[in-house]
Amino acid sequence: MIDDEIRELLDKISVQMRRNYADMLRELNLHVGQDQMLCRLWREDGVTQNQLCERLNCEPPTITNMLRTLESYGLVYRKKDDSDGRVSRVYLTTKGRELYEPVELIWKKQQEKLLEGILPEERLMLRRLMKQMAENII
Amino acid sequence: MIDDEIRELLDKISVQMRRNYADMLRELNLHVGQDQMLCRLWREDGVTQNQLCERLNCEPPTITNMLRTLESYGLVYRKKDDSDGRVSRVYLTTKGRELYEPVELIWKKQQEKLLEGILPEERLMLRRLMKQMAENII
DNA sequence: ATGTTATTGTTAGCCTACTAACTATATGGT
DNA sequence: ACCATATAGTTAGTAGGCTAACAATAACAT
Repeated sequence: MIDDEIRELLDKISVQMRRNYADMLRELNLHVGQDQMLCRLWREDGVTQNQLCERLNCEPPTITNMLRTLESYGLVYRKKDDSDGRVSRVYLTTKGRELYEPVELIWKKQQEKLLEGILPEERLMLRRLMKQMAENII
Repeated sequence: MIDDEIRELLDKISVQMRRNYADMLRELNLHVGQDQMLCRLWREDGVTQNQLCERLNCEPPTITNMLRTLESYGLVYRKKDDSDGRVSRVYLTTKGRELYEPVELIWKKQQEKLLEGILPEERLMLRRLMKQMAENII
């Protein structure tokens, strides 16, 4: 069945993408997932952990643990909010900010590789169908 | 850029698919990834751990650990090969074999959800493009 | 026959990611 | 003012996935 194949291909691509990212990010001393976290922070700094949960679509303990690691790497720091003692806001250090370009290079490399031999009009179609799938599975 | 968007969508879909699988598999007391391992074994039993590495595209320690867990669940057992003392072969138990149908149901549900509103001819196109991407990133 | 090399799998340690149970702070009702 | 409830993060414990270092067996060369 075509549908089975599409799901299996998606699984396969996910696994392989993850492996490729892992290999490339290792040279920057990063793990897969951490790049996504940094990406959110490059877009917007000083955000709460709760907001990071929503935007990265993962659970609070994942955020806590990942931030502890990134903090120990010196890429990030946390500061208690002044008006609400429960929330802590997350900021990038200079070192964290400097990782933007090398990580973006990795993403660019991966997407070039991914889309090799796929024509511009096919890419448009692909984006449309993938947007649909992304909405479907939420 | 379209290319960025496609990569990002793929990342997003991967993460969400994983979450969905996790939620559904939990009801069978399985974790994401274990279903892939079982899938391989449903297709072919008595295979070596090395072969599982290749087919699941992951590293030996991952196999060792996952098999230990699945063994503790009583879904799988290992037996030393007669002719080669280094290799151990992996077999399904009855309990492990019985999980095939419920897991397949989960996959079917997920792929239906995934492809909702996508026309048959679009699915054909999608499969073709995804095959291409899968080959590209190996 | 013996020592070197290759292959198979394991162990230790790191990381993301999850649930369940918890702490600490805010808020809202009476 | 006080107590119940909601919200934000943390801790403990489980599991997949990885690398690096290791043990055990097999194969090969001399």
